[in-house]
Amino acid sequence: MRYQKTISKYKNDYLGYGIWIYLSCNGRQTDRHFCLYLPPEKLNLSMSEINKTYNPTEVEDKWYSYWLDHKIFASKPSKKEPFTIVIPPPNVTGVLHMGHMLNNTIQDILVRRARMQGKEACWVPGTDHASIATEAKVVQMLRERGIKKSDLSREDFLKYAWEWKEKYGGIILEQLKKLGASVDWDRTRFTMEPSLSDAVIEVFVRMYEKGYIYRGLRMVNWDPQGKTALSDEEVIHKEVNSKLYHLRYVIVEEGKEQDQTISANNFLTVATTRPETIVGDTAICVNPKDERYQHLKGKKVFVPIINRIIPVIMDEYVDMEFGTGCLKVTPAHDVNDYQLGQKHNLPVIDIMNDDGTFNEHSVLYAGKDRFAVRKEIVKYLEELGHLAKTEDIKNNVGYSERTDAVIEPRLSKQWFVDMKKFLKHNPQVLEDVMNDEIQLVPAKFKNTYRHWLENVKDWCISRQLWWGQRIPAFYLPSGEFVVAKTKEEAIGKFKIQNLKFKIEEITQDEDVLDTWYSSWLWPISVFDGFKDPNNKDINYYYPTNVLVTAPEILFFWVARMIMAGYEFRGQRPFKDVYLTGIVRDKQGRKMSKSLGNSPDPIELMQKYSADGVRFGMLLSSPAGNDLLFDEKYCEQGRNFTNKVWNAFRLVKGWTTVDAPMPENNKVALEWMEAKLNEALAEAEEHYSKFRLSDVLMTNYKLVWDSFCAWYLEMIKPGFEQPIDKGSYEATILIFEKLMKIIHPLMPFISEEIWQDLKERKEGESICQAAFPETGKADASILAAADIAFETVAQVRNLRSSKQLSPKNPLELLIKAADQTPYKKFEGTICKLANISEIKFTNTLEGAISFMVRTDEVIVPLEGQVDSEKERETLTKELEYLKGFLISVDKKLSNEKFVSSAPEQVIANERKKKADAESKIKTLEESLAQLS
RNA sequence: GGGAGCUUAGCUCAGCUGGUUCAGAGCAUCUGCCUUACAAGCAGAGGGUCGGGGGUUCGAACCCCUCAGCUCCCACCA
Repeated sequence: MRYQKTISKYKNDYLGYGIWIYLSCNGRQTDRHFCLYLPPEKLNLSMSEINKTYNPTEVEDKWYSYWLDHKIFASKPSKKEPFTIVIPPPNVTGVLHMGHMLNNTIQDILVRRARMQGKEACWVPGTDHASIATEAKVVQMLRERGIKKSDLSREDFLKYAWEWKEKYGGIILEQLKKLGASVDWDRTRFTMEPSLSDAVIEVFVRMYEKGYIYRGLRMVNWDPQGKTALSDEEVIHKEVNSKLYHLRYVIVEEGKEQDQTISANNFLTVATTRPETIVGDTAICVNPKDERYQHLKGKKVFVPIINRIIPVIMDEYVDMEFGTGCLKVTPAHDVNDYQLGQKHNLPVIDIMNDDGTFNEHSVLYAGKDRFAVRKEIVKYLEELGHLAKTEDIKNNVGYSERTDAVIEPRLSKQWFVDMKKFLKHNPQVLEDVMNDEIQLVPAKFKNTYRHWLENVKDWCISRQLWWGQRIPAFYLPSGEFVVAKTKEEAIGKFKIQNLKFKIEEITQDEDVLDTWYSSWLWPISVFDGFKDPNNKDINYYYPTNVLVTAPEILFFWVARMIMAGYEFRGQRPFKDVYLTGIVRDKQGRKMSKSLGNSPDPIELMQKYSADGVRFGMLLSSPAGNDLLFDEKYCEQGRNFTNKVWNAFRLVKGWTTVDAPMPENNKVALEWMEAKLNEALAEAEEHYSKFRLSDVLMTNYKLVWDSFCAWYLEMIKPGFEQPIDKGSYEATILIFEKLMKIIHPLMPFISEEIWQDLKERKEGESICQAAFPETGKADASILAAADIAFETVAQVRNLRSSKQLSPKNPLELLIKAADQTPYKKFEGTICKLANISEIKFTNTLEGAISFMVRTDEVIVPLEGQVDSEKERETLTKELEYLKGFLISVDKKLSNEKFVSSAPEQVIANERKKKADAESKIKTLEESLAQLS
């Protein structure tokens, strides 16, 4: 057990000044143990007493309120270049899950970076009214209160729904604050707020007038639980184990229309997965080419149990290979059967109610649920001898995306968008994605997008719900209807048509519109582009820059926003679409409530800090792939914040002195600048390709390796020694730059440190500081440093393998073709490898040596050399090099290689050869020395 | 049934137009260290026939063929 006490300076608006004392055990912080409040004048802690570990909780709350107080995220049209993102509006019913975390972290990074790059960054937040999901929640709430939806009027229900929304809706927006989301809260929108609803209604009317919308009786996907129609996209097909029932239908013999007893040969067998629908059968269909069933032509059969007589029809649609080759036709309950029915003029018998129970058409089974009926009917059929056999098969069953109920194909009157017509008038919807006018990232989704558009079916937009925008269609008792924004307008339209009616007889359509019918307008409607199509905001912010969303809603939402963009603004809605991966657990399973494998993001942030979790999300998120999330990544993020924090402690703890900058520090600084520029350029490249995990890694290494491990070690003064002012100030500047670089990724700690690096004015924030410009990285100093660092590493390695204490200084003898790198970094090498002196030589003496590239470095160590062992290692390396040389020689003596390979490659091979030869020579000399 | 993609170190992944910034990164592992910024750390080290097989080429992780395994999207076969 290892206990540790740490102290942190503390200041906030409620408690004033004070210190916290923390206790930790084995490196893990236990509870905040004790706190003490002191007036400012008594608070005289030096920086060395700054908390040893970074304490994110208070820091994060403090800065988020600071940002809000100073309206840092607010945006107005300006002279700057706009950078706009509209948030994919989460459901009002939603709570933050890992998918949101990923999504919003990415958006925040892009927005924060743009803001620092001097753009007018605007990130618009909001929520979606989520018709089905919300209505389900409200119904459930009512049920808990003992109220049935069916007992309420539409108005009363909506009252409850709004009440629910005000009370519980939008929790998710509050949660986004914890993450640090830099959204402009003043612009928060809701898809069902009045002005957005108006836009929806207006768009509906406009589209109806253009002929893009029609009303019709169609086979739709019916959700018996939500009791509403759904669009094709809301149906999820899953492969399930089912049973294929072989049912016998008795053939009607002439003159024996009453006799339906089964005998040896008087029946045909139909294979079906849905035996319960036999009540709705209106024909049996076989393939006209089917040899087996030629005798059935013109015959009729009895439907088992109910004994209704139905015809046998012939149609090539039937697959002779499947089942028995006989198909039962139930036009009211199957899409294909419906089409067959139309073709052959079959009656349509609807046997089900809207909740999936059977209706009076099915006599015995009326009022019972479809799955219960299936069980019962199979049993009964078996008893009657109609069940020939049962097979196990796998088939696809459609489920409701929202309620997970099995979808029932159902014939009903609904409203549709004529997609073919719409797209014909908006060819850019496809074209501009294919030619990257709108860029999908990753590009593999272009194909998927094209395929969807080319095969798209009409979009069913009416829902049998109350929560949503009510369809603006008005009916007369006679069935005549008009589409109009208001009842008054409707009356006018009826009048124009010279229809006779009483005003009180006019009724409005009971249905509401699909939620996506409002979200597809989002990038336009959040800027009031419908209410006021020429307003400053829409003209300035639209088209937006990036859309960050999950690939799951590519069709639901992204494609339709593109459609709306071109139709209603004549312009794409966004430039880039970054489709994130799906967050999975480390076993690769999708995170879900039912599996319980999804961590609570809020708890995660409490444990690892928001910055840490953001780091973790990105780290496990390779560009364009799903991410296998593991808390360990957040831990790594937390460790990183701690590293940064401690670098800050070090630097802030230095005292300065007026003295010239040591040569060593000058070189360190020069190198650090180069390294920084190199990393900036690299990160910029990654940013441009939305490879944020690579951005993160580049910056992580820049801070941890380059800055902390090398630079700070290079310039660090001895214990309690002051540092020269020049070095100190330069280091503060670099630190500041680093904080800016990591700020989009880790906004809180970067702000906390940035604020303390220098005096800042009230209201100033790193959020608005200028992002560092990428300068030129001096390649020569980077190369020289690599050699120097390699030397340092080799010496350390030597110490480690020879068990030499790092505290005893060593001497180095270097035989190098080019001495500049060693000379330039002499101070660094001496300091970091604890070298007393570096001498350059041409002769080889001394026993222990190693190679840095082609240079030989000798460490004179009398009396400590095991020459036997030395010989062994040298011989081993020599052997390897000789083998290597042979292979290179072979290549170079291959005429075909020399004649066909590009010059550059051959030159490289030649260099390899020369290097190997020189190394071999050195090694051989060393070996000779040993003996 | 159609389409897209994946398989590289123990894990998660990079690897551009075939050629030394081509076998890499981070984490994990192992060995030393409680060295006055940081044990949530420091220093060092060891890990790979690039899924299998075949081909093209002077040269293949990369191109072609083939086999195997995995993932996703789309689709009305009862």
